[in-house]
Amino acid sequence: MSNGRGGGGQPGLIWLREEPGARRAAHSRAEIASVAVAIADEEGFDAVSMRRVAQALGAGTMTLYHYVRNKDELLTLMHDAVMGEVLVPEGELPEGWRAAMTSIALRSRASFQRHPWTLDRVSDTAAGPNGVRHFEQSLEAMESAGLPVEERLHVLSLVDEYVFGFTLRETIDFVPEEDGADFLWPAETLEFFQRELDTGAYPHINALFEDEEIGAGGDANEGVRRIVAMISRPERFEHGLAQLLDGVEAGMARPPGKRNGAGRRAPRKPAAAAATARASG
Amino acid sequence: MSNGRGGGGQPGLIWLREEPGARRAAHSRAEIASVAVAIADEEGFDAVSMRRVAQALGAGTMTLYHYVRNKDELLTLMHDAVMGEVLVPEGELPEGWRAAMTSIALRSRASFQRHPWTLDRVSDTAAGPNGVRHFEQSLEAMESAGLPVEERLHVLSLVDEYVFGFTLRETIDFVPEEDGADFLWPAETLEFFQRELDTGAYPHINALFEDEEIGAGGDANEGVRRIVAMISRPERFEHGLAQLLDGVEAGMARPPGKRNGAGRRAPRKPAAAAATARASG
DNA sequence: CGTCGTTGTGGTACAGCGTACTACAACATT
DNA sequence: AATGTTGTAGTACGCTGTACCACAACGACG
Repeated sequence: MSNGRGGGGQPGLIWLREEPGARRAAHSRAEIASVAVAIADEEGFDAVSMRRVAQALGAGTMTLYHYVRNKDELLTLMHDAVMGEVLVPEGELPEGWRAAMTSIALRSRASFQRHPWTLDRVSDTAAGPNGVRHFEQSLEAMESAGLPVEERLHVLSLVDEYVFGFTLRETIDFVPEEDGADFLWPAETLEFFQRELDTGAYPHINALFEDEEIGAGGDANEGVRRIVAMISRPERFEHGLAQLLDGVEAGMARPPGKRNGAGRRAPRKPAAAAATARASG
Repeated sequence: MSNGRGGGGQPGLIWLREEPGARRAAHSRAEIASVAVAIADEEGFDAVSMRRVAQALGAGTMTLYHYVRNKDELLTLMHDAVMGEVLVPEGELPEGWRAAMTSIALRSRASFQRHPWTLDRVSDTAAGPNGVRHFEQSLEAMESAGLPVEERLHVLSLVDEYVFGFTLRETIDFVPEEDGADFLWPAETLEFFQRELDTGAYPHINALFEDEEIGAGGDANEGVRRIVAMISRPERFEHGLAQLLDGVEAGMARPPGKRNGAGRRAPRKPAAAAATARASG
């Protein structure tokens, strides 16, 4: 049962089905999403269960199933709620594609940091209305770049991907302590790292520790802290984004029209590796 | 019970505890990880349960708990197994930092595509031995760039983040059909998109459809397919990476030493947004 | 060789999960 | 007032991770 789409009943995709309660309703999808987001923010993503959300709403568990077909749809609702925060408010999008894209990127990052669980479980993340709005806004931002469609779509996706990747790695690997520039790595992780290094199998990492900026006078724990601190500097986000956009901009300046597939101007081409990636030909 | 690290018992981090079975053993962590990875590959990530893995090993469920403290540790094992595939084999790392980093990136992408579940559930992804090796290899790749430590670490992380973000978005949003250049989006998603567009609230997306490369003679479904096809072109990965590295390279050429925080040469600075991101600073 | 301690194995049991099924209450319409 | 529709939920089932416990297999030692 519960056929995907053919059966003649209502469609499976939540955005295509009207909200129940058009006539009488105690709750709404927006309210449910908001409550679920709050639970995820405060108690972690794993705390979001149908029972827990229902309880927070003051409703019976099964009542949720009249607003949502299953838990995946609740997650979709939650995700789209976050995408709503990603949108730059009307009229606040800067002029010039670079500034506009940067503004969108910074806002996205801030949203994902506010709701780190967004990146935790990331599959079943079908785009909803706010996702479409984000796409629209990115297109608007890219308008002044004067690029052909394909390149415009490429750059816009690139920024999304950069933001995603950066924020994801960041929320996983480095948890900045709240008080100042201190970083929280479990003592055991540090010990593991230290022990691994002591095997001597990592010459380049060990060389790092002899650098004047890292050395820390033989205190390896302190050295690790400094490395982690460098990698998790918040400015890295804007710096990397600027570099990415520099590269995009440089490519714009060179050939007039006609974009030309990948690796066009890679100075040394990694031929074998490229073949690997193009698996299906 | 099961205190994090202080209690005086064995340490909590799996990499610090010796494998059981130093004297007698029926299985090994490597075998368990491999079996679990196979299950995830073939039956999806959700199929990986303690019972299922034990069954595949021909062991009792609880036996697993002598190799692993809990399911999170099993996931850690699986993740590190994938990180093993990310490593470029000894001696195959190309010369020159650009080619070397590109090679690592392509290999990473291939690994993540082989095991898409890696990106599915991405929290509880503590770095293991192969993660450290990957770090070592990235440092090796960056050696010839002649950058100061911090910038070297920055670029190396940047590539990781790009690969992560790109591959993640790709495996989520666009599922390339196996036969040729066809793309699989649920019909309902297309319908939702269409209906959303019909509201007229998306002028820039609608303008896309009037482009000569997208238009498709009024067939909006076909238009969407063409847009999705453009965004999910596999060459985009190398193209974007090349652009990112172009930006990095351009920055290397300009000032001699002394990197200088973020947004150094952004032509138009998004001041308000930058303040948002630097929340605690 | 028998005994003991250690270590690997795994059955049982429990709390919690998503959700199918079902009954029922509340209201709009006739 | 009767009927149909729609929103609300209780109960129950199969699944999950895993705490607890019993036990088997082996190395070392008397």
